[in-house]
Order: sequence, then structure tokens, then C-alpha cells
Amino acid sequence: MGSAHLHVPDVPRESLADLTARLRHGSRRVTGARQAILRVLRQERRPLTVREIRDDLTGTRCDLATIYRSLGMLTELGLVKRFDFGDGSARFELIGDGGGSHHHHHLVCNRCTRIVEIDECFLEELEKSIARQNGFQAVTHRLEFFGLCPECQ
Amino acid sequence: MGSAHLHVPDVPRESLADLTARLRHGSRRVTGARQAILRVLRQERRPLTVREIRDDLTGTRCDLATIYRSLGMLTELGLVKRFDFGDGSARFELIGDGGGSHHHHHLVCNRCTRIVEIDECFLEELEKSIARQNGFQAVTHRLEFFGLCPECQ
DNA sequence: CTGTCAGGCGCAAACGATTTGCAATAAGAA
DNA sequence: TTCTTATTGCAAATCGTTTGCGCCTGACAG
Repeated sequence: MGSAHLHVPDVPRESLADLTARLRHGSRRVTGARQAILRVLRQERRPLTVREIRDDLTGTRCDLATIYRSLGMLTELGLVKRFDFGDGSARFELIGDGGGSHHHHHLVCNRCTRIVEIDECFLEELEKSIARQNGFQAVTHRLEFFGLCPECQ
Repeated sequence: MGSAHLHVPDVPRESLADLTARLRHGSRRVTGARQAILRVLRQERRPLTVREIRDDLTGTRCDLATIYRSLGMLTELGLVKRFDFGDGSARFELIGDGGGSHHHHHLVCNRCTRIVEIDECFLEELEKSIARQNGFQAVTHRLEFFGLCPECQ
């Protein structure tokens, strides 16, 4: 199930060096654990569970607490985005440096949790009108699709 | 904060009797706990936390486990829908008998968790096209909006 | 109205994800 | 290399939710 994911890894990935540079720029230390985590996120470019990240770590072994702490920090720095598919565990995905990846959603298989990235998002207008109508500010949205993937039907 | 919610309680609510009838129809027993829970859900018509439900129970005191079990059952029967705002606790909202309430989304304040119901949903077409493009079946979606409500700005 | 009994309930323990306290360790500056 | 302090590992704590298990009680027959 691991590598045969529908997720398209065509987009050029930001280099690990660039990533750690961004880390340094946020005045955080570039530690082995963090590099290893970034490496995993960079390879499998889809939202990963903390446990999945740990199991994908090559060489470096690393405590779950460390992964949680690192992901929290990376999320604060804006290197990583957290997704929630409603199954009880958070998922984290690397977001490129501006040009790379952008706001997007996912299509998740209810049976095997295979994930497809959905790149279009037509909700900017709707978002604005909802904000206006209700007097809210800084409105964002969280949208995910669920269904049965071709292989699970 | 309790009753002054923006949620509009204008829609006529299904009577408790009708609700319990639906319970019976699902060959479930109409117990005190379940009636109390339905009563709370019927009054505050917005997604409620399990804890909120327990604290709103009038008269009947009721174990959290019972509330969880009841909500699970009510969800199976289709009387209740579960929502997930990504803050770690599930929320449950009563859904009317067909005519009443339908598929909808929410606008949640990031600071005070005030909730506004968003009734329009323009995603049917998008949903279909996404299903078609990716070979998925039975595609559904989960969409919630987040922002700062007027009073929290 | 009463007895029967499977479905429900309360309680406490179990669980899985995530967080936190603390002492040991290792980046990065000097 | 040495020093300072962010970071790590480990274990214990939290939090939401689930489950096992006797006791209790709706629903229904008699």
C-alpha cells in the first residue's frame, strides 16, 4: 500500500537544504530528528499520521513525543499543515515555500484511507460572502471529500 | 453564552413524541436517558459536545458512557448527525425527519466557538465531478468554516 | 396488575491519541 | 573545545471515547 499511492508526486519538491534553512531562519535548531521528519514528509507527499512518520523514519529512531513537538513547531513556522479527516488521528503534510503547494483538499477512501489530492478550490467567493453575511472576519474553511476508491469498490 | 446563540431556532421542531416514535420504530427502547438527551438536542439546535449535553440535562442525571452510547445509536438510526470541528471533541446535532433540517455546514468562531448554521451548499456538482474524475463512488464531503465572530473581533 | 427478560444503565477500568515534567543530551555561539 | 540552552527520550499524566460487567427497567405476555 505504501508507494502505490494515487497522490501525484510530480511537483518539484523543495530541497531538504532549503527546508532546514527555513528552520534555521525561524531560529530553531536543525536537529537530526527534525531533518529526518522533514525527509519523510518530503518523500511521501500526502498527509501522514504521526505513527506513519515514525515508521517511515530511516536510520534515526525518534520518540513519538519528539515527533509531536516537532510537528507542532513546524506547523507554527508554516512549513507543515495539519489536516483532520475525522478518524481520531491528526495528519501532517509538508507545504512548499509559497510557489510549491498551496491551499488544497483531499479525497479520502473510507475503506483503505488512500488519499487523492484535490487541487482546485472554488470556495474563495463563497467564503467571502459567508464572512460578509455573518459579520465574521478571517474566515477560512476546512473541506475534505470521502468515498470509495476504485480498488475498494 | 448558553441561550444567546446566533443559531436560528426558527424552524419548527419535530415534537419529542415524534422523536421517541422514531426511536420505537427503530426497535429501541424509549428510556428516560434517551428522552432527556433528545430533549436537550431539540432545544439547543446546534452541534453539542457530549459534555454540553450532560450539563444541559434537566432533572435526569446521566452517565457520560450512556450519552456516548445513546448518541451512537441515534446516529445509526439517522436521528442525529455527528460533526467534527477539529478541536478534539465530537459534536452532535439533531436532524429533522426529512423535511426539517438537511445537509448543511457551520461557521465556527475560533475564539468563543459560537456556531452559525450555513444552509446553502453548492458542492453537489463539484462532488460529482470529483467522484467521476477519480473513479470514486459514494462521495460525500465534510465542510466547515472558521473565523472570528463579530463579538470576538 | 404482575412477572419475565433482553436491552439499557452506572461505574470503573481500558484505550488510543496527544501532552507534559524532568533529567540527560547535543546544536550552535564564543 | 567549552559553554549555554534548546531539544530529546522516557515515563507519567490528560483527555475524549469505549468497553466489561453486574444491576436495573422498559415492553410485553399472561
